[in-house]
Amino acid sequence: MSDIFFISIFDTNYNMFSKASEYGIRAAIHLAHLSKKGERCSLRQVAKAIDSPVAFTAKVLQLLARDGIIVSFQGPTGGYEIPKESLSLVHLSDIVKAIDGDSIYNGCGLGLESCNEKKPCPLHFQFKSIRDELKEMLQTTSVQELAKGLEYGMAFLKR
Amino acid sequence: MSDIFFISIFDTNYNMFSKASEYGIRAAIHLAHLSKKGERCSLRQVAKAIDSPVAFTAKVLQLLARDGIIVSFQGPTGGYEIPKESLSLVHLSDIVKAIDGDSIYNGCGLGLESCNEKKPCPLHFQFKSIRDELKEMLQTTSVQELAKGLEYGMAFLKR
DNA sequence: TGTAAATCGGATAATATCATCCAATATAAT
DNA sequence: ATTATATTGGATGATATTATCCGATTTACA
Repeated sequence: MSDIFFISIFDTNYNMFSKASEYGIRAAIHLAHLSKKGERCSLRQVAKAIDSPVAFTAKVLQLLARDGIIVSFQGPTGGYEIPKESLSLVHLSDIVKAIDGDSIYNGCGLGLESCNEKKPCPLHFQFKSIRDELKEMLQTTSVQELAKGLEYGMAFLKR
Repeated sequence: MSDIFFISIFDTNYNMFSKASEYGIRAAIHLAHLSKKGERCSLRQVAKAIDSPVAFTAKVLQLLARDGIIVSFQGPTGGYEIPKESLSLVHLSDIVKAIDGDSIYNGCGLGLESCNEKKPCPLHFQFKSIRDELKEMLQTTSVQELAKGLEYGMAFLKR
């Protein structure tokens, strides 16, 4: 019998990142894309560009602004930018950390609090390998680099 | 200023797996450990062994039983087992799939529905690399193998 | 100086996930 | 047959995450 007949109460969506982080990353890539051209972008424009809920995106952008990852301006002509000189310095790890904290660096795959190298859960080393690679990817991938994918229409940010 | 002064509304816990999957994996490892010795284990014993909420664990074990990953017995002397002959066949991917579905194989890292090889999001290929490794790890790691870690007290399942 | 356009920030609502409760069902043992 | 012990499954509650609303604040510009 096909799986679709089992409609489970647990049929969740698997997410590597939280929605907040997803929006944060997409927004930052869009801002990087525009900031390279010296353009500023308002909240509404960001939300439209990445197809995200406006008010929720505002919260996410606030967090990024507080952490100095992006810069916000109030008043008319206001909006968000990433300063050109910091464009190459903003990595995905900065964004995820600003939004979801750094539990990504600590957590046990099986949710065990006291799991560590000396007292590992059964999945510890297999999991560590994956997480280290994820961490490495986040720390070495800049939003500037990802924004390049937008330039020639090779990548997109909307559903 | 230190990060801890920013108490964000988004301060989430990063989880590679859902709680349901965490409990499912831990339970399956424990059952594998006992089943190897020919022992059956009741819901309460499982929950105690892996330090999980009893009723919630019941739901998770039901899902695993429905999918044929574990076998349940009702009545006195009832409980759960993994048949010895299937012990080496149960992989983490089976458990995660039974509980969280197979979105782990499809989802885009940035949450974009129409993201694929031909129309990739900016993070597509970096993300694919990580996910493929996670997938590979889940598909090749058996609960039997993980249960071995318990035998000499080298690993544990409680917090 | 007034006004309009923008972000900020607190409160609240909606949804998903995690967790519990309890009656129904199955079954081993007396 | 009866009883006690176990899983099953439906309903409900609690918490976390996602999303919205709206007044306050900032600021460019007429």
